Amino acid sequence: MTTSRPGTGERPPGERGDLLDERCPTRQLLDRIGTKWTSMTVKVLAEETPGEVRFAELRRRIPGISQKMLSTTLQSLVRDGLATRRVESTVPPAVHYGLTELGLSLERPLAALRDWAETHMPEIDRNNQAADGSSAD
Amino acid sequence: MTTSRPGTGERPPGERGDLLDERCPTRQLLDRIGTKWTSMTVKVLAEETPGEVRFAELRRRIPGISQKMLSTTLQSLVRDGLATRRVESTVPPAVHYGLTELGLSLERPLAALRDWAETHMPEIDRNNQAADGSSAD
DNA sequence: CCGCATCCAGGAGGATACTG
DNA sequence: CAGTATCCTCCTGGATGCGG
Repeated sequence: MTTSRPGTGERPPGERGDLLDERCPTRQLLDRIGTKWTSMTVKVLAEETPGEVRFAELRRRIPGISQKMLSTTLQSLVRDGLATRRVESTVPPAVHYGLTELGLSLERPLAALRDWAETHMPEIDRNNQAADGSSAD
Repeated sequence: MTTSRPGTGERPPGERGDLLDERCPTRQLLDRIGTKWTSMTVKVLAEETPGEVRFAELRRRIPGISQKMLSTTLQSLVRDGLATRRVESTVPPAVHYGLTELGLSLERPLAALRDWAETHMPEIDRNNQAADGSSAD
């Protein structure tokens, strides 16, 4: 595979007769940021913007990510034009990643979502526990 | 299965040695709104708020969704406290769904994301096509 | 009308090992 | 150090059919 990205279905144009909004931009965006590591990667890159972060440094700052997923995620971001990739062709190669303007602009609504999450997820957790307890007990 | 929700992994506590922050609120939120139908369902419900929408009506307004997924998605929303469920115990039962305050509050950052998507997804699409064309040709 | 149960395919993503 | 390839597992979610 040469052009596959993690969360994207590569939908061929005109396969359906009606437009189902699977093409709707929001769905496409969620297919991207909904993948497990994308939003966190964007966040870490955003923290260093306008600076850059090396591959290994990213790995360190995203606990639990594998090289494969970090690599795949970064490829998606670069391909989407959300991140930049700069290779230093030294003997042990050093690759630096950064956010583009586009990527940085995505960080804003993403931060709003994060903010909502931090404010309200505890309540959602409590709601779930309440739902658990009321049928069981 | 009794308590499964679409996008949630229901991670048993202590199955891993050291949990990474899969527990971080943003991840949990994205696990929810990242599921295929959640955001659209919230959107449709939000459009009718403070009114309610019946099950069949929701199905009609979310093209392509199956009853199973609509049912599952709604259960998640209700369980999370984002939506309400009201049953009219008539002979053919009628079930009405609505958004809670919490659900409505989520709609705002979600709308911001939608706005970003509609503005910038075309650019992302172009970036992808450019990436396709440059290695081929 | 509403929803659940079952079956099933496809894809995300983790572990590991190997290249430049 | 940075990345690729392979294998494998689990989960999402689509199709269908039954039950209240």
